[in-house]
Amino acid sequence: MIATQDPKIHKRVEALGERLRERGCRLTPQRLALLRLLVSSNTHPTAEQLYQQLHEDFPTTSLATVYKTLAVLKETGDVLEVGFGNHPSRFDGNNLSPHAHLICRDCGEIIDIMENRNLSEFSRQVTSRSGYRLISQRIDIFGICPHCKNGDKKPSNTIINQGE
Amino acid sequence: MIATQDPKIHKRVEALGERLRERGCRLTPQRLALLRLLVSSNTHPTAEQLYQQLHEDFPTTSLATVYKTLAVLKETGDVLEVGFGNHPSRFDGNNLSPHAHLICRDCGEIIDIMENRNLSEFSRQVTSRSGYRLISQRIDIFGICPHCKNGDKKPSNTIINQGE
DNA sequence: CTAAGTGCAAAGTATTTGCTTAGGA
DNA sequence: TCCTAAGCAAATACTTTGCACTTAG
Repeated sequence: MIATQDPKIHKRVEALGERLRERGCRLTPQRLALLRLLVSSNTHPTAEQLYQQLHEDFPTTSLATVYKTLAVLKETGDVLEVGFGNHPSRFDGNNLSPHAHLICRDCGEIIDIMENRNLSEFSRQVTSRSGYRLISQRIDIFGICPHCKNGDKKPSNTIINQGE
Repeated sequence: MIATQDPKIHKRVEALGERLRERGCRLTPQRLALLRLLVSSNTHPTAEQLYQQLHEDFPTTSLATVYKTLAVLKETGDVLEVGFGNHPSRFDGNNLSPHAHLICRDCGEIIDIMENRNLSEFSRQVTSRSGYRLISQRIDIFGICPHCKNGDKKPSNTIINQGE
């Protein structure tokens, strides 16, 4: 069970639900719970992690359902999938504005970094110079977080390499 | 069969071979051929594509061997793996200096964009501000290339989304 | 009522691993 | 000769799909 007293979270869940309904999608209890999870977590959880939590309230829920709903939300642009090669993808249901990721290679923490003007400018320059039409960009910065530097390990979502 | 007359390519192949030998690795004909392929291609091929080409000269070669050798070369830092979620990873054996990628969403073309000073500066700022130790960064810019804009489709390595 | 979603199991991809044989140094 | 690499097959990990049953609207 997740506490969803925060009015801000409640509001965003409502909005997401509305958007799904507009699309002709049904708002099942499972989906609602998934929306709440996505919106109230700020750790970029994996599908598996979302599934584990959902499972507490819906013991019969399957991972497939989680993936299916995430697929819908990705299409509507309401969640962002952050894939790392073979490692399980991480999902962000909070931050829709363009941003970079700061990622700890050891514990897998992902922090959203609001985009800076230079980066957008860079993308625009690069694409126009090459005759491309710009769609999107992705910026990941890999490092070691303060905790892991000190050895206070709280291993959770280890990411080995940048490419894979 | 690949033409490897280019002295520049030849030199880089030699260098890579030398580095492998230094590491106590053996320079088998298969590996040599793979090195040549990697160095002489500028299209960021997939493991599968490398395998297909290798196969022309070594009909018994297996994909596993390609992956194994690529793994070694990744470790030595001589090739860069560029993973895109579930899509097959692409490998770059030419450009080792830090760079961004300009990627066509339709045909999968990947162009290396030499890094600009602002980007490195951005990463440095972000990490130090968060107490992280910087390891590396990855910058992918997604768009539609001029050919695909015009419908001159030569589909090869389609990449659907940025995240996955 | 009925199209969409659930949940199970099975299939799919991309990559890795184990193990036996071959061959480079 | 010795020990790493090749090559095959099987395993793995994440994600998607097919289908019969359920349910929100």
